[in-house]
Amino acid sequence: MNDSNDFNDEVLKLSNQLCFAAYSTALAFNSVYKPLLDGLGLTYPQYLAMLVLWERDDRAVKDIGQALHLDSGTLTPLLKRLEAAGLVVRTRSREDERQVRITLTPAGRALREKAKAVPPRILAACDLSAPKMLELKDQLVALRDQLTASLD
Amino acid sequence: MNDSNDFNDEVLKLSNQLCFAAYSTALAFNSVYKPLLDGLGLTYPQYLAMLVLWERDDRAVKDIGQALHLDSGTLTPLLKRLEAAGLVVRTRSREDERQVRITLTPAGRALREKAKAVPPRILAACDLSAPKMLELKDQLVALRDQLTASLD
DNA sequence: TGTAATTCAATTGCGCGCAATACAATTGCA
DNA sequence: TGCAATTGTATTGCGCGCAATTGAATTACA
Repeated sequence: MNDSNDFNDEVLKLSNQLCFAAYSTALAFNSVYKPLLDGLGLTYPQYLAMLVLWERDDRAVKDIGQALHLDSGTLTPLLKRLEAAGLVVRTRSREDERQVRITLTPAGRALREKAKAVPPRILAACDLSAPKMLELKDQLVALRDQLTASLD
Repeated sequence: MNDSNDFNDEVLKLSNQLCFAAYSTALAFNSVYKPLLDGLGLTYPQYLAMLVLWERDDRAVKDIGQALHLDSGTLTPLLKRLEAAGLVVRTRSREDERQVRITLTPAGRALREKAKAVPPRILAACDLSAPKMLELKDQLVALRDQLTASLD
């Protein structure tokens, strides 16, 4: 009886510990990215937005939001800052005036080259083999999607 | 040559993907915790602080910060909010007047019972076996510590 | 002992994240 | 066609996270 209660307690604690592990790992990643991204004049969420736009630009805010799991409350000011920095242009779509389409400026496109210095540094900081990284990434994505699905 | 370049590119992308996976999983966890913690009147970081204090209170701000990987810039206002909510008391230490010691109020201690409803819900939302959770947690903690160590 | 260095907490400023709300454009449907 | 429902973006407000700075208390050590 004591044994099974202890076991139960441990499992319950584990859920708190797993969440804290994800939380603190995300913060640690941010600490590693920060000095690298400072050189690009970007924050980490801004870097994520640029990664998405480098793949394909002329996207609606909503589209970027779906890629990054962020809403307009976060993205609108972020994209305005990228625009103020001269990296993107925000234009009301002619076909659907509700949409604002985001396109890269030449400076925004040019930043991609400078940004190539970032991933090797992150890779080194992780000190993980490629298979281990892939496995961990896949497990996290599966957990994230399961958590999101659990919200109904 | 193309093969090895492609492979290299994939590995470099992987570091971005692993970080994004950690980032988005942490946000997803927060979304799951939020409705549960609303019932306690706590945010997730406040819940973390209470977890630490329920284990042992009469702690310095610095001590809590080390447990949560947070600094005084984050904790001072957070702890003031917990104090305003009547859950903790902040007192300048008599032995070392630089320190502010945090103790639980009866209401803060009492909240622990209500908080017991949280972990089972998180456990259910994760939909993972205990061994899988433990493995993932350990991998994340190892990665987090490696990332922190890489900052020199 | 006296002074410099260190430690601890608080404060300021900025950029997220997100809920709630607002508003205009578009869509759906009676 | 007309009107309600939906969609896309923006805005406001709040609580982090963290860098940078301040100021007071303590420690180290010359």
